[in-house]
Amino acid sequence: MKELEKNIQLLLQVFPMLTETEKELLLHNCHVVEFNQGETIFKEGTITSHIYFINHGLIKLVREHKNNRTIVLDIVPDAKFFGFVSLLGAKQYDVTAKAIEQSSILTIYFDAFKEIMLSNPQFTLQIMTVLSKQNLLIVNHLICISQKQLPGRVADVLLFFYKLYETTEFAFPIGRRELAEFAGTSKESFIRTLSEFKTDKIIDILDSRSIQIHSIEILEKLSIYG
Amino acid sequence: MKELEKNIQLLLQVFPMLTETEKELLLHNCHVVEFNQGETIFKEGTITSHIYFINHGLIKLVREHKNNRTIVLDIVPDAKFFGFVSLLGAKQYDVTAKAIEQSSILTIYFDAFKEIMLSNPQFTLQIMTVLSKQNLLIVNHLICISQKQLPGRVADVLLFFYKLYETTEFAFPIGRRELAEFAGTSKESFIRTLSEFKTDKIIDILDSRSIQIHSIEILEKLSIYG
DNA sequence: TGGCAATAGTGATATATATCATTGACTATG
DNA sequence: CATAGTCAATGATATATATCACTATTGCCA
Repeated sequence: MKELEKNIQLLLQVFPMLTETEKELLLHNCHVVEFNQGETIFKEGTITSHIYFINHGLIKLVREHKNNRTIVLDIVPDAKFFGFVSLLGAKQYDVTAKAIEQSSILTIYFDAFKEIMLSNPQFTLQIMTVLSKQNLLIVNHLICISQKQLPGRVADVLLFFYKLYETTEFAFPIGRRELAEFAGTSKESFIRTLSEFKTDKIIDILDSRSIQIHSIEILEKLSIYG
Repeated sequence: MKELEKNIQLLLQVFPMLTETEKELLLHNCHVVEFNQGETIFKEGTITSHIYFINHGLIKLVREHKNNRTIVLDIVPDAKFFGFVSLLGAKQYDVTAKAIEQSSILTIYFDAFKEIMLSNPQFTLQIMTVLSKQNLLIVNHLICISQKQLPGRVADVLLFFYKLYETTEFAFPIGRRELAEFAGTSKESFIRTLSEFKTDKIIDILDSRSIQIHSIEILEKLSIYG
């Protein structure tokens, strides 16, 4: 239990308005689960029961389609929630969640969560805010995919990781195929656009995993007008 | 005030759990506004202040892009809310809302709404549910646009109106350009696909506004495998 | 009623992106 | 160490859809 208490610290920091009783309730309805790289956390269509909080790691939310096209909706880092995209709106998860890196995930019974929501309006309001922000990100990302051309979409993917890592030189946590799925395109097209960016001196490809961004400004212009 | 009270009836039916005091509060923070066909209700980028409830009419939520592509995210009928897509997650509306038909809209100060949310958890939970469902619809629609080919997307648009009007013979409330924006394509491509559906006897085009669907099953197959 | 503006429809062409095929580089494993 | 297997990269080609140009139709208002 001591170990769990340590693991729940990050979660409690996010919700300073919880009473001691509510904290206890959370504590008793949490489990820490380790997921290896690539492992599925939950699958689309499964009955919803938990919400998830990332203690440490990186996960992706994906949607697969019959014509075996996969689209990466969002990539979620440390100290963020996932899994209630649809928790109140549907009985089943509407997306699949997979660990990108080895991840330590706090799983919380939704019933306990709901109990706190019924007793603590401030908590609920914050949850609603978190939920809205996340949805906004996903909607914006999807709109990006459906109305921008490739250079704009690839620029958006690069800017996403720039903001995530807060540095212009970083290593992608995922391969080209998944990057392409995040940009809503094919592996080859993504690679080609990335190569063009290199030719145009917007970025440098250090090795297949790492890149250095030379001009955030150009990427942002591409993102806006692409 | 009698008139307003009449107009608010529909809203109160949606929330049976409100106390008399809360009903009063809502009543004092509502206004009924009439919008003509095509009129803008709020624009993307405007500071948020109200949420909206449709007493009567039909509205659309759109997102415009610099490269003058417009995408219709959702079409919302009677007795539904709109405007809190981003209300808690952002300071500004992230979409533009326009009336498709002459519409009678109840505008509610968000502050009053929030006050009730803080005092009535059941109300909040219902709001969250409504919000989640709406977001799910929009996300699904956008995923549809970004991973299906045209026939599947056009089929989805037709199925949308089939479900809205609950009949296989109906008149579109919007023209071809807007239908295309709803399917995430160009006017010409939409028209062409619609013509193909006619050739394939899946639908009949009665006049430019009205169609009759002959096979919902085929449309659903197109939607799934398109 | 006539004429103008908006909308629907269709063909020809352009273009962005997907798909297929191949090669080269790196990685893991017996 | 060799070999198979995965992943990145690039060229050639195919294809879906956008765009352009034009005509037909409808509706609207003076």
